[in-house]
Order: sequence, then structure tokens, then C-alpha cells
Amino acid sequence: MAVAARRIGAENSATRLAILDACEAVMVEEGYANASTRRVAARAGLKPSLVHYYFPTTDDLHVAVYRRAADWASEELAKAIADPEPLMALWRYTIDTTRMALTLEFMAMAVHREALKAAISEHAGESQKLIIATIERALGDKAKDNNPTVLATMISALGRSLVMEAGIGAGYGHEETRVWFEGWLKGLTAKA
Amino acid sequence: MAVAARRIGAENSATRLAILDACEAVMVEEGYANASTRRVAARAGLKPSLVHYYFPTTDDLHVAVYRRAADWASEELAKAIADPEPLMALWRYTIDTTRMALTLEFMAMAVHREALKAAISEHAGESQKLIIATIERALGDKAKDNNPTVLATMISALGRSLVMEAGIGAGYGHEETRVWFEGWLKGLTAKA
Amino acid sequence: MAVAARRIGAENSATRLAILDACEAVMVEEGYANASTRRVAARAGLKPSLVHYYFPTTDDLHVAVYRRAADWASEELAKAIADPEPLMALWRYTIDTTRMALTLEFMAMAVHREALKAAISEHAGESQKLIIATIERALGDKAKDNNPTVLATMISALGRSLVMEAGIGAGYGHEETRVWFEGWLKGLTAKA
Amino acid sequence: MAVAARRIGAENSATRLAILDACEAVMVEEGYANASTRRVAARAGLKPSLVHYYFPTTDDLHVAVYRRAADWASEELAKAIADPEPLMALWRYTIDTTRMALTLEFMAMAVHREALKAAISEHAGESQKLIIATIERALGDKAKDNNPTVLATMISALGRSLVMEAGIGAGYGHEETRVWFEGWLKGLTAKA
DNA sequence: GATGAATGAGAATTCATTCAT
DNA sequence: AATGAATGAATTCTCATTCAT
Repeated sequence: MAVAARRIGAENSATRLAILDACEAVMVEEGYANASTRRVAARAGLKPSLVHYYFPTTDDLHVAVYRRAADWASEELAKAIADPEPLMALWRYTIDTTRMALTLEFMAMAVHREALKAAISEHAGESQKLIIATIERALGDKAKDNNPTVLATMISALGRSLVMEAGIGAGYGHEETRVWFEGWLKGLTAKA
Repeated sequence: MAVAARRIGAENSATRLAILDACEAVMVEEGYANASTRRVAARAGLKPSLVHYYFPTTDDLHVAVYRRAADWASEELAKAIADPEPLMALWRYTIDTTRMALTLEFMAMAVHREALKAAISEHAGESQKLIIATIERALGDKAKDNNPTVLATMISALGRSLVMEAGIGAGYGHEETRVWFEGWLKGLTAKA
Repeated sequence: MAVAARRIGAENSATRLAILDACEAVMVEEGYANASTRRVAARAGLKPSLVHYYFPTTDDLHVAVYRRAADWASEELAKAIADPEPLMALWRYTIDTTRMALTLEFMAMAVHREALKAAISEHAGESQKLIIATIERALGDKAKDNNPTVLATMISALGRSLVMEAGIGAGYGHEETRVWFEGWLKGLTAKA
Repeated sequence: MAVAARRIGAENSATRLAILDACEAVMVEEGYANASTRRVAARAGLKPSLVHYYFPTTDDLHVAVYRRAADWASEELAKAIADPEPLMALWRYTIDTTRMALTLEFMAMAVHREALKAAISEHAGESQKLIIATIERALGDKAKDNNPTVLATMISALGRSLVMEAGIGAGYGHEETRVWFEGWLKGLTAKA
């Protein structure tokens, strides 16, 4: 678009943040399909027009919410990596329900939205590499017997599934698996 | 299943099936949020009123699509279980992209829709039990070293993640994991 | 679009015609830029949604109004051509203020709207050919001294200008020109 | 002109001129209906507020654009009149596509806008008188056989029609008429 | 079994305009 | 001289749903 880049005021104006918060809340509670500018505005106690003032298109809003969430996630990941027990910290980071619920909402949305696809894909790749490197470090010698890439993927996959099924109330056997997996993870680190 | 069929017209009228097909296609291609009765009608080349004639509410339609998909999935699962190599068949069943893409769409939708939550939860539970039993049988003695419940959950989790990330174009390290996991699965079965 | 052609009921349902009438009126009185579905609905005493039911997009509505007007114009032209004094009848047809005001509105609109451009272009070409043929016939021998194509173009050009400037309240010298031109036209026919 | 200038800031500040240029461009390319302050601002690479700073209301902006265009036109007309071959120069001035396209846009707009109606009407009257006087002078004795007022009106009418139809891609027979008319005009002047 | 008509709600934008700084 | 914030009104369009035939 030819439009002069509409950087609205401070990237961190209180209003802007309120809108992002509201949108995030609506997404988690009612699903991405319901995160309309109207609903978000209502949730934030603002006029719909104001939402459009800060985020010209609904897509812009969604992407902005994603970016902020992704940035937070990166920070959390950085902390986890710095933990004395990085594997367990990684696992806790992965099954953090609140964050993961939002992530899953974005993943569902992204399947049909190019703008998000790109953003998520990039962030996911970076995180994944970081995680693999951390696991490698954490395992030390044991990395030979336990492929870090495989382990990283397993952790994400399992974490996602647990949160996902908790969301639908399904999940027969998940508690049992969680317990077993945590025990196994601890075993890995303990001897390492 | 708990949901009462609010269907009108023959259960298997060609029109009814065409509507279900169209709805499924829209869901996979454009996401559940876009599976409106109008879009589905357009896709099927039918009038919107006709869709409402068969499925009074949009929810009825979505649930009907889910029910049919779940029934198909159950049949596929039954076949997999009967396979001479049940573990590998289970794995192939799990990572069947087309089916899984639809399933993921339903899972995303269900988080915010009670009617589906119940339906999915029930079906998932039944499948899971069947899968666990199959794994137990397939492993025989080895079931002691490889908890079948954990294995079942791992298979689903990994399968879902692979399909999910393929959908977004993300997935660093997934191919490597898939290869490793299939090898490991084969190893299990080979000796079993 | 994949949508099943949405032929709404009888091409001549009363409602449909009321909408076309209202749109035409708004266009003439407030200009094409104000012929919004809302305004048209208000004018017709109908709900805006109903307008969209009959004309999915605003463009569809505008084009439909144009087509009807063009059909009417063709009929009027046919009558004029059949008149015992075709040249004068043609002139009267050309400076029919009501019709011409609408035509001018469409021409202004068409400059920036492809769908209309094509429709107008086609209709104008057909009419022009008919008019030229008529003039040729009316002039008989005199066609040698008065190029029918030129005359046809002059008649349209002058007619348009007169109506146009009457609309703006400008038009110094137009009355004088009109009188002179009509006298000249009469002279042509008289001797012919 | 009658309309009071509601201008703020220097009459010729670069910004003000940039806004006028942008508005003119939008009008020609997208039509007056799309010459909103926002679109104009975007086109000029400026903030919408700035446009309102220079032109409090949208109408002010449109009128200012018209005024400038009218002034330019008057200058061009003056040059044409001073030409050794004033009739041909007048004709070239009339069918200058760029200028005429803008004029037609204003005429279409003026039909429904009082402020413009007055401005255009006044300017058109002045120009017309000037043109008639010029033709009278150019024709000399021949003015008896070729009514200058009629000729002036013919020239405008034909010029407008040619540009108008070129804009819509219509115009069967227009080229032929143009050639004939130019020949005729030359004939008039040659012998004069 | 099917469909046309109608409606109210909601969604995404766009816009002109005001105001405080 | 310029601009960010805010707002209310309009606009186009989509949707689910109801109803009468």
C-alpha cells in the first residue's frame, strides 16, 4: 500500500497495550474466530474505531498480538535455558497452559492465514534451534544415545498434546504419560 | 454419541452427503471459522436455504461433519488394528495428513464449543483405549519396558505435531524425528 | 466466483423494481457517489439487507440500474427512429433532460469502473450505429454534403453539453445555440 | 470568485501544493468520489490531520483544487487566444485530455455540490465570453455566416464529448468527426 | 423436499472532523 | 506548523435464522 506507514504513537501507548491484552484474552477464551475488532473493543471498554486507529486491519491486530506473545515466549525460553536444570525448565515452559493455549490458537489460525504462517514459522524455527542446542548441552555425553533433535520435538509434541486435550476435556492416559515422561526426563538429567 | 440427530430428510440422501462433503472441504481449506452455511452452500452449488433444511443450525452441520469424520476414523483405526504390523499401521493412520488436518480443525473449534467438546472427548477416549489395547497386544512381553499408554500418547502427540507444523510450513527437525521414530517403532515390532 | 448464480426470483419482482427505481432516483438527485445501498434502501423504504439480497454487491446494483436505463433508452431511440421526422425526434430524444442526466451520471461513474465501462461502451456503440443509419436515411441525397457520422456525433455532443451545463447552472450562449441548431436541423429536413 | 479562501498557512507552501497535486491526481485516477482527505493524504505521503490543517473541510480542499485548475485553464486560454491561429489553438486547448478529464470530474461533482456549482458556473461564463470574442475576431467578415456563439458552444461540446468517450473507451465515429471538424475549422481560418 | 423472501446482527473498513498539544 | 488521539457516522458485505409457499 502506498499509505505512509502509520506508526501509531508510542509503540507502547497504554491504549495500544490495552487493545493487545483484550485481543489476547478474547482469543484464549472465545477462539481466534471471535477475536473481531468489535469484540476486542468491547472487552477493552473502547470504541471499535479506536481499535482500527491503532490496527488498521484485523490482521494487523492479530499479528501484533502474536508478535508480542512470541517475544514473551522467547524471553521465557531464555530464562528456561539459563536454569540450572534446563531440561526440566524447558518442560515446564512447554506445558505452561496459558501460553500454550494462545500458541495453539495461533497455530490453528495460521493454517489459513499467510501473514501469520510466516511469522510463526520463523519464530518456531528459531526457538527450536535454541532448544536443541540447550538439550545438547544438557545431555553432554548422553547426547549420543538420545538424539537432541528428536528429544526437542518430542517435548514440544507432548507438551502441545497435553495442553490441547486438556482444553477439550479429553486426554485419557495423559496424566499417566506426563508423570512417566517427567520421571524419564529427570532420570536423564540426574545421571548427566 | 450423546448429541441427538436433528436431521431431516434421508440420512444418506445425495444432497445431504454433498453438503457434508462441501463443509468438510471448506473446513480443511479455509478453516472452521469460514465454514458458514452460505459458504458451504456455495461450495456445494446449492442454495443456502437447502443447507438449513438439512441442518437447522450451523452447529448441527458442524457436528454432523464431525460425526461422519469420526466414524470414518474409527473404521480406519479398526483396519489398522487388524493389520499384521499393527504398530506401523497405527503410525500410518496417525500421520494421515488429510484426516489429521480435519481432526485438528475440530480440536481447535472444540475448545470453544461445548457440543463438539463432548463429542470429541468421547470419541477420543474410545479410540485411545482401543489403541492402547492394540499396543499392549503388539508388544507382548515388551510391554513391561515400554508402557503402552505412554507409547499411545506419544504416537498421537508426535503425529499431530508433524501434521500441524507441516500445515504452517514450520517444522525444523521434524523430518529427522519422523525418520528416527519410525526406525525405533520398527525396531520394537521387529523383535516383538 | 463459485457461488451458484443467485438469480433472485422473478427478474421483475416488485421489490427488485422498487430498488432499481430508488437507486436511479438517488443517482440523479444526489449523484452516483451517494447511491449507496443504505441510501437506496432508505429511499425505497426497505432494509439495507434486502438490497443486498437482490444485488449482492453495490456494483451489481449499479450495473442493473444502468442496464435497465439502457434498455429504456434503446426503446426510446427505436421510437424516435420510426418518427416521420426522425432528425427532430432524435434531437428531442437526445436532449431529454431526465434520461440524459442519468446517462451523464453513468458516464462519470464509468470512467473509474471497469464493469460499467464495458457495458456503456457496448450500448453506446450500438446506438451510435443506429443513429448514423437513421441520419443517412433521413438525409437522402444530402448525405453527401452532411456527413452522417459527423452529424450524429454533433447531435450527441451538443445534447450532452446542453443538459450538463443546465445541471450546473452554467451555459452562457447555450440557449442561443440550441435555437440555432434546431433551426438548422429543421432546414435540413425540410428540404430533404 | 465568490468562495472565500479558508486557507491556513502560506498560500504557496510546498505542503499545500503537494496536497493539491495529490488531490488532483486522485480525482483524475479514481474519481471525485474517492478524493477523500485520507486518500489524498496517503497519496501525498502525509498524515490525514495535516490535510485538514490546510483544508478544514473536504469541500474546502475540492474547491481549492478546482480554483487552481481553473486559474491554470484561464492562463492556457489566454495563451490560445494570443496564438496567431486562435481557432486551432482554441481547439487544441479544448481537447487537452488531461485538463478536460479533470474538468469533467468537476462538472460531474458540481451537479450535486452547490459550492462548486457557483465556482464553475462563474468561471465557465467568463471563459465562454472570452472565447466568443476571440472567435468573432478570428472570423472577421465570416462571422456573419458562422455565428461565433454557436461555434464556441460547438467547440466545447465536441471537445468534451471526445474526451469523455475516450475515457470510457466508447466513441464509435469520433475519430472521423474529429478529423472532419479539424479540417472544417482549418478551412474557416484559411480563407479568413 | 426445496426454495425465495426477508430480517437483524455483526464485521471490517473508511471517513470527516475535533481537540489538545 | 504539525500531529497523535479519539469518535460517531456511514458503507459494504456476510451470516444465521425464520417463514410462507
